Amino acid sequence: MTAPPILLSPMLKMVPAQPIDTSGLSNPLHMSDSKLTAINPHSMKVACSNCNLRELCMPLGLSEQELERIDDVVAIRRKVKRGATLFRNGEKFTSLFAIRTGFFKTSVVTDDGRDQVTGFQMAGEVMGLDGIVTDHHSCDAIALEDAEVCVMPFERIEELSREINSLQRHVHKIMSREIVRENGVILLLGSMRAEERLAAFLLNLAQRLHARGFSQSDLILRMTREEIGSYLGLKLETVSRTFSKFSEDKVLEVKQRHVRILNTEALRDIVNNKACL
Amino acid sequence: MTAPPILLSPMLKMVPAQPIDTSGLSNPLHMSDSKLTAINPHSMKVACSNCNLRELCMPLGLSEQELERIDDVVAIRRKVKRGATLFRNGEKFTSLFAIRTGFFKTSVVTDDGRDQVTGFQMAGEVMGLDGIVTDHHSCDAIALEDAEVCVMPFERIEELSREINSLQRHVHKIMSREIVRENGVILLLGSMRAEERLAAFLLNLAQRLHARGFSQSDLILRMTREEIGSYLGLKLETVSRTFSKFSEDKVLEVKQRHVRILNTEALRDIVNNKACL
DNA sequence: CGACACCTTGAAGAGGTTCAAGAAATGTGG
DNA sequence: CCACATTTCTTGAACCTCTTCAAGGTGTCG
Repeated sequence: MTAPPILLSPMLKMVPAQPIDTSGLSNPLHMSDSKLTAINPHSMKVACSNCNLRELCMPLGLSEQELERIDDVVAIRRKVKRGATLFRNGEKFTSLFAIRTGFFKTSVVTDDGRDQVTGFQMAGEVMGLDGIVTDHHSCDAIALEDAEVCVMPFERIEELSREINSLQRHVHKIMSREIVRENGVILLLGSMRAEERLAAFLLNLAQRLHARGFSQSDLILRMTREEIGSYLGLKLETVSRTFSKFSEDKVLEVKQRHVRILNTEALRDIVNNKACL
Repeated sequence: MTAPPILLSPMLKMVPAQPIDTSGLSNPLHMSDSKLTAINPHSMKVACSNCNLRELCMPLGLSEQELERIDDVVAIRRKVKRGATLFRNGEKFTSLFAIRTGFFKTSVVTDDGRDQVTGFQMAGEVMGLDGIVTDHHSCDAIALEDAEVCVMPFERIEELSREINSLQRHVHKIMSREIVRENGVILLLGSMRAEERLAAFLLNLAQRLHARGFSQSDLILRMTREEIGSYLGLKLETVSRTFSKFSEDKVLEVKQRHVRILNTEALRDIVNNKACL
């Protein structure tokens, strides 16, 4: 009763009070980097200082000097085609990745080959934290649509975060946030039934998309029913059936991957087991 | 097939190659702090440098100077009685806690009051990482037996880790390890059946206890069937029945909370779905 | 020794899975 | 640009695992 909602977008708690300019979040071309290299006008200098996603993946309240130094963290950007892997279980860990555009899933695999989606990541979110402990990644990250990520060599991050306190704190918060997010997933998998899981999943997704300037109620799913099922610990048929049920109950409108939330309150009640009051 | 075992004790990967002296791990009185305060001979100076658990919660290869400085991280120790909470959901976050003796569970709560055990922690493991992101804890930590923890104010940790690179790296690894651990729990909850879950749980527990100098096969469970069930996403009756089944199959010997593993290979096969070959 | 918490076991029931078939979208090559 | 192959999604029916409800047994602690 008194518990703050752990499950639903711990992300949002990090968003500053003042509104973020998320216009153009879906369009990488809105980038307005001012410094162009003399050599090749088409290869823009990668710079966090001008990135409209900075509020999502970098700390706030940096001085001009600090901002300039942080620009050096992001050495390069990398494009990842839909279906391609950003990193894979067992690969050497060197960098964290901040998503600029696109949508990813991360998944782990059992010894006997079953795999389990552990999360879906979108613009401004950071991937690769799993690799720090052993210097090797322990999960796969696969793009669900054409994507671009900022490659942030972890050694550089550690170096800089020794000198810029707010960056150090930020790195710690990003890791802690991931721990709290996973706590929420564990709660979902350990104690919720199918309808509750799907409702929680949709609310979480809608909230995160909304924070990025998209509609609160209209969402395009980037993943298959099977991937949703894997994430939620359900079979794809169960996911499909539950979508159909929500549709019958006028809670959602579902057309393949296009989902419109008709009744957010109802979804919340389902998650909180108040659906039948 | 090619995947390294994520689930089973990522902890162990951090343990150095040379054997750890874990004698007396279960007995806090084996502590041999040399510096006693003049004022009160009974209040020993808290010092990591003399702690036999140092290998578990502090980085290796520190110089004498660095070791001395790290002694200051642990300001105080705190005793927690069985059943008492170390911290609680919503409480202000100030410190991380390293377990010296005893056994804890951490759990999260849904809005409607269901709760979910997210982990069991033992000597040398660090708790409280969930609190960093919002400055408030998002789970409860409850002692399952009388315990003692080292209180490590997080601001001090951040300060020192700016200056001691290996400490910085260590903090990052501890957080990353927790992320990887939770990935394993998600895998377990999302894709395993009851027998697989319990088998994985027991193997993990045995491995961690073994790393601390206890028997590989003989374990005393510190938690109830209900707590195991919560952690594994099962009802206590299912846990009990599964114990009975393992017992019938001569895989375990179970007497209440005393469990003896008779056939480790069989447990592994159950986890890997090879039980019926 | 009695109260209480914890554990075991049985039987009935529900929720989710499995298997199967068909429909709808998507992508590909001619 | 259309036809065909492929992937993805939906729906039904039988089945199975785990849950629920219930009762009795075991252990522990004041």
